[in-house]
This record gives sequence, C-alpha cells and structure tokens, in this order.
Amino acid sequence: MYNKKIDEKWQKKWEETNIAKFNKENIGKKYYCLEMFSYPSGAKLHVGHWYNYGPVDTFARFKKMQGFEVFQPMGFDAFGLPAENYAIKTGIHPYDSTMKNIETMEKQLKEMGAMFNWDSEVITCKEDYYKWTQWLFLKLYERGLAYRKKANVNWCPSCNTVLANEQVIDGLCERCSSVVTKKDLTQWFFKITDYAEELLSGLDELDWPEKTKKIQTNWIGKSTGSIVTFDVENSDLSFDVFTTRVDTLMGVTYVVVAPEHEIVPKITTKSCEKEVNEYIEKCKLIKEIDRLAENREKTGVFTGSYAIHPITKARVPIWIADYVLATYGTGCVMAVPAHDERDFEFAKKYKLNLKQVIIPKMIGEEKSDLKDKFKFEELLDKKAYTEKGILINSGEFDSLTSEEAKEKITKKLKSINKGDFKVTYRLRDWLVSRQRYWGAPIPVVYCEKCGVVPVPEKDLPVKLPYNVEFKPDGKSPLAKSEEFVNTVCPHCGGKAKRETDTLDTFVCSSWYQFRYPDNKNSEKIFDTDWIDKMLPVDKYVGGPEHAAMHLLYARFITKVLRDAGLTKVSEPFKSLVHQGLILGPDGNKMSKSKGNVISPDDYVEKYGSDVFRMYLMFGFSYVEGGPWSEEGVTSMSKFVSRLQRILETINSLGNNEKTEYTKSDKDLLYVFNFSLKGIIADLEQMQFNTAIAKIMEITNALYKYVANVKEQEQNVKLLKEIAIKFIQVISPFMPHFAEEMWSIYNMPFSVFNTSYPIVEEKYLISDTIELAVQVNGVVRYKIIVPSSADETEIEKIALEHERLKDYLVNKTIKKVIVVKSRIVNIVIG
RNA sequence: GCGGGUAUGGCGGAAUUGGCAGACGCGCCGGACUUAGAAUCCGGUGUCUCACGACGUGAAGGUUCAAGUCCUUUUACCCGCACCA
Repeated sequence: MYNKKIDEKWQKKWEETNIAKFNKENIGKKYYCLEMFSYPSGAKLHVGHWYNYGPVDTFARFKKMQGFEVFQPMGFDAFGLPAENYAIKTGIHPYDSTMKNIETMEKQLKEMGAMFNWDSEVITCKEDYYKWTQWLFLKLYERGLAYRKKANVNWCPSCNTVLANEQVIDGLCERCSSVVTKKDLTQWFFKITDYAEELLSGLDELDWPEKTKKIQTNWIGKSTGSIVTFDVENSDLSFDVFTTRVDTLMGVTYVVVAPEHEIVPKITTKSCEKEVNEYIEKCKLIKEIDRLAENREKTGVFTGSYAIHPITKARVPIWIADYVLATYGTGCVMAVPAHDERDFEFAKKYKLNLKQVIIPKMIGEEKSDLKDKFKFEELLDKKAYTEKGILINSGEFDSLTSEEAKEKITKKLKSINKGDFKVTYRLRDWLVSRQRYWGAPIPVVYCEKCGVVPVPEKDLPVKLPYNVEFKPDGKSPLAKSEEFVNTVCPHCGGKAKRETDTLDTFVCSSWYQFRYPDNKNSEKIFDTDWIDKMLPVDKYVGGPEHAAMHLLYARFITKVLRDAGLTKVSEPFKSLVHQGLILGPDGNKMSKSKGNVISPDDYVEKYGSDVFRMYLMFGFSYVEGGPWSEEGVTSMSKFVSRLQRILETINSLGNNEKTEYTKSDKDLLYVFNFSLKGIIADLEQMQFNTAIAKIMEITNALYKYVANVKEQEQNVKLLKEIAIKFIQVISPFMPHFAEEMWSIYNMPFSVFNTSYPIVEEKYLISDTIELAVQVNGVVRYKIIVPSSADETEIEKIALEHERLKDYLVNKTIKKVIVVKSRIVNIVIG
C-alpha cells in the first residue's frame, strides 16, 4: 500500500543519485522553471506553498521527461519585517529564528519530493547573497538610478518610527493601531520612472495573464496630454500645468497649486500669508486615515496672486488645495469647473466662476434639446459636463471637436512658447529605505568632508551586525550600534558615519532569478555569458499578489542590469502563471483566528505526499483555487489505491501473447492514446485537474477490460505494455508512487530517466465514427458513418434514417448543414 | 468613481474555442460480495413528466442552421487602483 514509507524510500534514492542535477552540457535544451521562493516567516510550509510547488513540480518533471534539461531551484526570501516583529515580541534574534525556520522548511520541501536543484539554493539574508544586493545598489548609484530625496513618509507618532506602506493598515499602524501621519524624511529612491515607457511597452511580448499585465499597465498609468505655462501677474515667475483636456483651456477660471509646491511662498501675498501658512501646516498634519476617506470635502485657500491665461491673457486667481497632488504631473493644475467634477465641486464651494466651452456633439436634429440641457445656468446646480464635444466660447477654436482642439491649441501654445505635448506617468520612484534592522544595509557612508560616499566594492559586504538593540524606540536600530555607525571615509580617510537604513526586501527578490544559476560565484554577481544562456525564466509561477510590486521591480532591475552590460536579457520572466488560493473548509481565507487552517504535514503523514499533491491538482482549477474538502482527500487516497490494485493485478497475470488485436484491445488502446493526447495538452497548459480526470479514465478502462474480457481472451502482453507506459504517464503526478510501481514491474531505476510516452495516432483512427443529427437544432438521433465519408455521403446517411420521417410530417427539408466529424443539422419547416 | 474578473447539477469542477452541456470526482440511489458492517467491484443519477416530450449554463433581449461560448442591456460577488488633472 502506498504510504509515507514509500516517499522516504525514493526520496533517499533520488538524493543519492542526484536525479535533479542540472547537466550544463545540455544547455541547449534548458528549461528554467521557477516558483516564487518562500518567505520563512512562519515556522512551517502551509497549503499555499504546497499548492504552488507541488503542481509546478509535476510540470517540471513532465518537461524533464520530454527531454528538457530542467532547472528548478529553490531558496528563501529571508529578510523582512515579520522576523523582526517576531523578535520584538519574543526576544529571539531574527537571524536565529529565520535560520531555524529555513531548516524546518527545507526538510518539509524535501518531504514533498519535488525535484529541486538544492545545489543552487539562495538565502537572501546570508552574506554571500546580500553582498551582491549591495553591489547592485552601488551599480544603480553609479548609473544615477539611486538617489536621495526628502520624502513625505508614513509616521507612527506612538511607535515614533517610520512605517512602510505595507505596515499601514487602513490608515492605522499595524502594531499599535495608532493613527498614522506623514513626515518629511530624506530617503533613498530607485529611479524606476526612467523605465516607465519600456516597462509598459515590454508587456506586449510577455506570455502573462492579461489581468496581471493590466494591473501593471494601470500602475504605470501612462497619460497623454499637454503642458501649459502660466505666467504670474506682476512677476517674472511662471509655472506649468499638465492636462489631458487642453481642449477646455479656454474654460479656465482659476488655477490650483499643491500646498507643498516650491512656488507657493514666492507668490503668496502679505494679506494672504497667514491663512496660507496655516493651511500648509494643516495639510502636513492630515492623518492618513482621513486622507483615505471617500468623498472627502475639498479645501483650499487663495494665495492673493493671479496668473495670466496664456491665450486670452485673462487674470485667473491662483489657489492652493490638497486635492492637487505634488507628486503627480507638475503639481499644478488648471481648473475648468464647467468640465471637471473636482474643479466644479471646488468652485461651487468657494464661489469661483464657471465658463462653459464644450457642448455635446449633436447627432442629427432630434437631439438638439441637449443644447438646452447643458446650458450654463443649469451647470451650477447640477454637475460638470466632462464628456468630449464641440467647442464654444473659445474664439478661434470654436466649433472644433475636442480632439481637433487638443491638437490645435497645443500647437498654438507651442508657437508662442507657452506649452507642448506631454506624456505623464502615474508610476513613482521606488522608495527603498527602511528604518529597520532585518535587511541588507545600504552600502553608503556620510563623510563630513566628502558627503555621500558609496562603499567601495572591495569592502562589500557591509555586514549586518548581530548584536543590535532592535526594539523600536524612535531610532533606526543600526543607528544605536556605535561600532557599526562609526567608520572612516573610503575617500579621504576621515571620520564618517554609515547609513543606518536597510534596503526594502523587494530589492533582494528583484534579482534572485539571476543568482540561482551561478549562486556560488564569489567574484561577480553572476557570469554574464552563462546567465545569458540560462535566462530568461521559461515558466514562472507564484501568487497574483505580487503583480504590481515584485514582478514590476524584477522587470525594472533586469533592464538596469541589461543597460549596465551585465546581461542581454530584457525580460526576466517569459511566461507567468498565478496559482489560485486554497481556502479553509468553511470557504474563508485560512487564518489561525478562524481556526480553519489545514496543515499539510498531517495529510502527508497519513496519506503520503503524492496523495496530497494529487488532491491539490485534482480538486481545483489551478488558477482559481477554492475551499478545502476533506472528502476530496480521502477520495484521492482511494483512487491511488484503486490504481495500485489494477497495476498489481496486471503485473500478476500469467504471460500470453495474442497476435491479433480484438475489439476490446483496440478500444483499450483507443482510450489510452486518446487520454494521453489530452493529458499532454493539459499539462502544457497546467490544467492539472482535467489531466487527472483522463488518468482516471484510463484506470477505469483497464478495470473494464480485466472485468469484461474473459481470462483466456485477455491480451496480457498488451496489458503489460500499456501498464508500463501508464506508469510513465502518471509519474510526474505521483512521483514516489510511480517509482514504486516502476520497480514492481522490474523496470530499471528511474522512471524519470525515461521519455514521456508518445501518442500513437494509429490507434486513434477507427473505421467508423458516430455523429449526432439535429433537427432544427435539437439532437434527435445518432448515425454511424465511415470515417472517410465526405459531406455528401454523411448527408445521405443522415437523411436515410427512419427517425427523420416522424419529424417530416407536414414539413419539408429546407436545408442540411453537415460539419464533418462534428454534427449534422437538418432544418425543416 | 475607474479598470479587470467570475457566475454552469446537491457539491468541486469539465466542455476540442460557435457544433451532442454537465467529462472526471464527491455525494446520493440500487445491485454483487459478506453472518454483518467496513472495504471492494458493477450500474444509475440536471430539472419537470408515468411516458411521448418539454425546459435548462445569474437575469432580459439579439445575431446564427446551431450560443455556456459572439453582441447589447442588467444583477450579484471577488480583485486591483483610487482627488492621477
């Protein structure tokens, strides 16, 4: 009986024979199959890990048997907040808890029996890895892609520390639930915005889920519009605004500048100074929780200054308001209350003017009443007209369509040097500083004389000290280590202080796919020639939650490495799949508090890892996931036993040889080859559930044969041949079980060194085929036709059927549609 | 608010891409084996109807010889972004 003992037996043998070994000689057939590595925060592997790694291992083994040289590495994303928070709570050092977790997880991963290349393991918190993470930082710095800037960051006034975005839950601190505010701090950024256009256009060529591409597209947020320059009245100052609706330019009645904008103090008049300063202070203190609130009422104040409309030369008041974001576009907007809802709302509140310049485009006379509907007077108590249309009240631009006007107005602005076409992105630069202990130190020192000095490559890694007070008290933990902070300037040799922030863990995981194939390289981050042969990753599988974070960062870093001449690869992950989420039996997300957590270990112990893996593959559509079912596991256990019984029965039959195949033999060969064809197609698309359904069909056909064909008529030789092939077919799905069956059939170790069976098309062809015949679209009877029959012959056979007469009473045949090897439809009336 | 996705028996889920809806499995019903049960093996199982047959893929229309699949409208739930000018 298949059980955990059998798992252990074959795992041992696989390890001894190093079955997962990657043969570099065979690089021409390489297949880089990658699963997102584990985050060792919890002590154990959960169902989610299994659901990612188990089925993908099935896929990888299938690829191996197809003749590919499979590279399937595994590692640990070991830096990060949970380990540190755990340390704060328990006093156990993050290094110790992380290493202990990794040890447990490695053991569990081995019990899974996946074909991982453990030789290539990477652990991001180890010096030999983070040395190169730091090196990468220096490379970005060298290329002007890492820079320091004052940033408005999340601040918890109770913990007295900066929080990462992920630590802010609905505007509250994840640890103490205090209301989070904003604070200006100098932080390190990566200039991902330099790559915005390529990150966007590169999506086209990727074999990724459309949804994921859409998320990245929205995240990058390209928007095409115009830039318009407004001069400040009685001053030589001017400022730019970005707009996608320059066709409404003639409707501008005021302009708004973000409160943080540098021009604000320069244009604020004496009489407005007090009010403006108070407003700016208020904005700084605004709580994150309030900022996130829906339908927040807009506020703002007048600066006292006026801007000059670039075309009409009209005076328009300059306001500041926090509905204008300093971080998007130019931080200034032109306000057209008649045609923008936000401006409309603001203008109504502060009694600012409206000017309508767009009316709906008329389609025929009957809609002319629309003209009245959008009359200026009514706009005030209704809402803005934000659709495109025809220009009015716009002087030389009257009667143009919105699209024509955008073109003409921008060109006009360009000619008088007051504007141009402009593309803007929503994507912001990547803030990589973390005021945390458990991460890779940022390799930079601050010298009194030389300023910011990068740590020279020869001094890497900047080691993360072990003995540090990591409990939060308002300072970065590393800042409290005198030994760490105080150093000498690599440039002038004078006194200097180290950067005490660490890198966001997403930096560590943004390049690991390059390190796996060359993980022991102590000279370089990786060998370029070798990496260019191994990359890109052919199949990448992991959860969809990383769509806009990890997957975007990894693409960005890849392009940076390429531009630095370290690789020729532009996209790291050619093909991407997201597995679904396994929910608790109650249909809710698994959580300790709900008490609905399923522990893989219990099932592996009871049924063996193959049964557990098979259930995960069969019970759900892979990309959907769904609720856990206890019956599902037991039924899978029963199926594996049933499969074992028939394989053992066939093996025990006495040999006989029949020279000719009977109808039963041919039927069996048909089912086997037809199902095999489907299994191969399903595996290619990671449709594990339907592939296993077909394995069950083969199993059922074998039972049927043994039960229905008289013993002396059974073709045992054929049965055994099919059984042996069948073991090969199932081996990627049930690796331990298949290896055991393989040995029972006296086949030489290992089944994974054999080729996956090939469909024998000759057994799929039969002399006749059955076709359904519809009358007016409803199936009424079936006909048997020679498989060689053409449309005319099929039609003839279909029309000869006596059942048709019943339907033809008082009716005549109007049309006959014959779709070869599909269907016949007889239209009567 | 914007963008994306999903909806199929009692349940998990299929459907060669417009061609026999419900593969495969669970559950349920029946039979065989058994002193008995468990296990196992075999058969049945969308709904309504005694049956002929009719109806049936969230809802309502439409295109087509033919629609779960395409088009229009709509509802519910899930996910992403959210004052992005």
